[in-house]
Amino acid sequence: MYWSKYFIPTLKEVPTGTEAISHQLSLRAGLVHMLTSGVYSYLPLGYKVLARVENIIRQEMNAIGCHELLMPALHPIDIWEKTGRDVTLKEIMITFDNKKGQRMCLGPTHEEIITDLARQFIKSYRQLPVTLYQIQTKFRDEIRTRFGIVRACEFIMKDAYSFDRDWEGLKKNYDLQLQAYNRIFKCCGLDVIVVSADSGAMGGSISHEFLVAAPIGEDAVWVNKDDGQTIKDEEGKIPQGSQWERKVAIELGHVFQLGTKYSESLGAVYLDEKGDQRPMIMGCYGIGVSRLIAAIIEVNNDSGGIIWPKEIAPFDVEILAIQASDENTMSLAKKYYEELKGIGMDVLLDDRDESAGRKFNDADLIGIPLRIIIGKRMLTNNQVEIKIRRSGQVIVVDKDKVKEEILRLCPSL
RNA sequence: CGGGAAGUAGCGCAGUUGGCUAGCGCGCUUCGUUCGGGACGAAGAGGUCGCCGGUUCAAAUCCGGCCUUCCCGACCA
Repeated sequence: MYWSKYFIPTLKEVPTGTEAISHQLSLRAGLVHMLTSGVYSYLPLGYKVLARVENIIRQEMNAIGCHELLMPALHPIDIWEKTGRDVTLKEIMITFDNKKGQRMCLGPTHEEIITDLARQFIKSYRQLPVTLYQIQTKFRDEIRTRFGIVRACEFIMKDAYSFDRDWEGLKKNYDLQLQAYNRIFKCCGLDVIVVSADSGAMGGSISHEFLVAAPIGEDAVWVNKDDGQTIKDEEGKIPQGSQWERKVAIELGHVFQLGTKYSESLGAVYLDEKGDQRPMIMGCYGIGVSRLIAAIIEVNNDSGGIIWPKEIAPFDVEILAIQASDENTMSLAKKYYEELKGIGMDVLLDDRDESAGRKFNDADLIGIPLRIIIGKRMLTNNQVEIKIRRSGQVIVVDKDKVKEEILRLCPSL
């Protein structure tokens, strides 16, 4: 992609009324734009990041045998009445009447909808177990939004739902999800803290939260420095001993063993070998995908801007042509661009006719892991520079050795 | 939903004891000079001063109501 033909509206100054680093940087780097409180557009660069995060999640979900589907955001309220959650989730549910006078809501989550699907299509133990998931937009009328996309009214979530014939099956699926979650967050460059938690409005018995330590977090967890044991920080549960450290953290994922709460109230039953009718044993597994992006930025930045982990970065390499008007510079830049694209890399070429300082600062801000800098000064010695965004390390290379050097550096990022 | 702060050009801000045609920086347009860390000169475009009402000869400025946004608490991915 040529920067001059792309759409990256970077901001030089910190937008008014922003506190969190991730909020400031996501706006300044041209990733997102606020329409109203808690409602954001994903601009091309942010949308690319979103797609990459989604694909990591997809790969891991598919790898453990889950099947992707897409459920509607628009729900008739009567399905919610069957579980009573039209009342318990009333505060956050966006409801309205359609023109037929039917009471509707925008889905804040999807247990009811998926359970209704299972009820209609899963009739036999032979069809179990099965896990379905989607990456989809949720609507929650948050009274208090926070820090841009950290807590929004419209946000993107991955939600998976497992159906088993018994609790043993559920525990297996639950463990698979726990393992997949650990891989997903690791791939996103995050050190997550896993802690067992209350299941709240979701219902069920066992549940675990996945959190990442960050000062803007809305949760807190006690971590035992000796054995890694964790305890959710809630009133009355203060562990004794100096080995316990309290960490403020952002909740990124939450998994639940639901049991039969939804299958019973919605009649999702199957027939076992004996012909007996039994409720399906369910689990649900959520990741706040848009929040995950904010968390990644929150823990991967410096004074210059974002430092993307390579798996998440909107581009693999940025080529910074200092003098876009100089023919030697640009022909070399285009050569690298084609070469790197040829080996499957996603490349951004800053070919704008802007001052060097501005291009350097924009490059730091949007945080592409590797940068090739082509300028007249180095070119007189037939050299160009490669800069690693995270470490700031600059490597001077012969202009004919750029591809090799990029390939050498990639695995170490 | 309680407590606090703020709304003036796309962005960041000044102006507010009521008084000329509402200003500055950045960005944007045109021309020229520049070109290794947000360059320089010249000429331009861009505004319901959040909204409604009140006071006044006169309101961005004073008064009342409302709206919006942000931050802190209770709740969530």
